[in-house]
Amino acid sequence: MVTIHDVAKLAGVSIATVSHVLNGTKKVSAKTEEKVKKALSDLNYVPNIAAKSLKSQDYKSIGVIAEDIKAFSTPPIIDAVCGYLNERGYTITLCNLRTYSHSQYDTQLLISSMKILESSRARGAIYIGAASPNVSFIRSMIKIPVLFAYSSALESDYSIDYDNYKAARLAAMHLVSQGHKRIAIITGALDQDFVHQRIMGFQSVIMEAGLTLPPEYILPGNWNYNLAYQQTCKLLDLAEPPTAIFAMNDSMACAVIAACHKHGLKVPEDLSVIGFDNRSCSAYNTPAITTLGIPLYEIGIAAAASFLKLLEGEALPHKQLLDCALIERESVASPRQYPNL
Amino acid sequence: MVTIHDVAKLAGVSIATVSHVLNGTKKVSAKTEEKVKKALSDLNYVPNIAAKSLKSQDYKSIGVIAEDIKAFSTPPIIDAVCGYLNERGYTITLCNLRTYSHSQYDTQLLISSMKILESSRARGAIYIGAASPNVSFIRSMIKIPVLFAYSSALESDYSIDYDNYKAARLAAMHLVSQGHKRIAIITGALDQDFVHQRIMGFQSVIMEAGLTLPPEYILPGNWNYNLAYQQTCKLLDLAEPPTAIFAMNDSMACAVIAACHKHGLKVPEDLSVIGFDNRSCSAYNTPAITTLGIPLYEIGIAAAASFLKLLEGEALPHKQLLDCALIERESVASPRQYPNL
DNA sequence: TAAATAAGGAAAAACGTTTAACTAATGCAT
DNA sequence: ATGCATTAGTTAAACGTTTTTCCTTATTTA
Repeated sequence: MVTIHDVAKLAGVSIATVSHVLNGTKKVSAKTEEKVKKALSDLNYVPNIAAKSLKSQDYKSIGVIAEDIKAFSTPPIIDAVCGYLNERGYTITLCNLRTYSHSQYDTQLLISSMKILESSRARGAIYIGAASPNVSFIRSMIKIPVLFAYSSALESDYSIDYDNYKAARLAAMHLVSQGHKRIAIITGALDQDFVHQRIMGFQSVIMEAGLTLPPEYILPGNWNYNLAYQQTCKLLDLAEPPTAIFAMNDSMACAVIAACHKHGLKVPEDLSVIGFDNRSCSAYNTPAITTLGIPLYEIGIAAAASFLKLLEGEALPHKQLLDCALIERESVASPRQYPNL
Repeated sequence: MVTIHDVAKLAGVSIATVSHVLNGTKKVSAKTEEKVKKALSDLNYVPNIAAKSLKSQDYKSIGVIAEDIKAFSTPPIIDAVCGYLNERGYTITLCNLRTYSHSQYDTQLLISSMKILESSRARGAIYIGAASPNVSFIRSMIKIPVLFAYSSALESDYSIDYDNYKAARLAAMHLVSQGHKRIAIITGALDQDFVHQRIMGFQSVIMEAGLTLPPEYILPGNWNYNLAYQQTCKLLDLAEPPTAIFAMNDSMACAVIAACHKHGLKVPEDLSVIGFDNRSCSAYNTPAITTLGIPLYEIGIAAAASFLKLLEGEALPHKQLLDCALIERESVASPRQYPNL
């Protein structure tokens, strides 16, 4: 590897001078600068970041801890974070936790990720994932400055999340504006805080519209297709079935539609369905599913930008909430005038 | 930050001794080791990887260049690579190219990624992405040892890919084994080599079965839903429409099914559809789509393992091909006895 | 013209490790 | 007792930078 010494020798100057033209830390004459630059490019010099960091004690590295890189939501956030930070001279070190179950955390993996990040002297870490049931545990394991993206952390931490309450209101408003009066929900896993926020947001609109959300219209789901399918069947067998269903993610929305299909009901003519997440399956389903889009890229950018500010010591709101957007497709329509029971 | 000096002072030994107990590079007495270990944990010492790398000239860092981290195929590969390499003490530095169009490469981004990787003295890079039209260009830009995952590189490079030819054969065999005789293909973008391999593989089975694949049954697609929808309509309007369609990815398979639906055809009763990729949309569609699963995780593991061998100087086959698996769901059935024209 | 100032460049120390070379102490055979 | 291995530990140099301090030469000013 060619070092600053090689460059200095070829240019006939001292290494200090080379460093100065490299970093612009001191004025050098045009003539010398010329010589040095030529040597630099002739030798194809690449600075050694290890030596640089070691000396300057400024480790321009930031850790990204992905709770599960395979989750639909993680890649767009990483994309944004990576782009933003790379552009600003930071190197990003990736750790993936591969946490499949939300209740059981792989402690060992989190610890070893921390070790990696600490020893590479990462300035801090951006944690990407829902994290809900484990936030305080995770927090206690991470010893460097951390910012949570895509989850709402504790009061004392920094987090960038989307507004679940408002998003659910958007879903509800869309449905009631179409004239629906009997609307059911299939929820996500109830051990996650934001699921309750979604329920509350939804309910607030229902109440404002003078309608009610009876308990038998709120069916617990676990984010997965199969349970959602079963719950939909229950709903459809009710004496007074709903005319619209809000599924808290798109896979479950697909299941709702499949179940309707099975029951001989057409979507959206006989029943309206609205999903959440704007995953690809919602776009490609027949009918295409109306859903809520989470601003993932924006969350990533906000996380990266905020994190840099945090490192600069700038004051920052502890919690930032971004808005979701309703994505209208084909699975919502007005209810039939005289609903077939 | 606590350094090896602090530890040495607290333990009352020299820094060399601390280093030796840290790395097991020399025998130290049980008593001394005890003292040092106590100091280590009392002070919560974390080695400075920059200093370590600088001195030992062994930079245990490997770059991962993701062509597009948002592609469905990238995250599982990163997951595998990251896990395998982290376990073995390597730090992974991530760069994302965010290449949306396959024809136009963002040169600047690739260059700056290389800079990052070079200056962090990454031992090499694993490139994740299809890369097809740009392989040789990319190759010329990357100056460190590189291994291509999820694409077939040039002869002189190392690559881990899946066997497109065999995968397409699997699809074709499944269809002919169900009794289909008129089978059409909607292809991916034709500027990508592997698309042609898929066509050839498919054709080989058709021929072996004594059937033919007329040109009007091979419709060019571009991986996207809309064009696939249009092409399906063309196919369905043919005097002698196919009884089965092979779409080269799952989004297009969804489009095929939507188009059938529009034409009043039921899948799989009236027409069978087989996809490719095993994306989530194939599982959640109604009917669930039979498709080919790419061994993404395995590609990642193979890539990481091979890369480490490469660095060790071990001999390696230049091209490794992994097998896809047929995932049977609901979109394929035997053709009607007397096909309705 | 001499002195003061400015400008450009060099020398050297430091960052936190690893590791080769060295030293001191112990045990063993002669 | 003497010398020689062996063992346990220390010293110090080196890795490739940045940065402070210092030196030399040129330029300005009185």
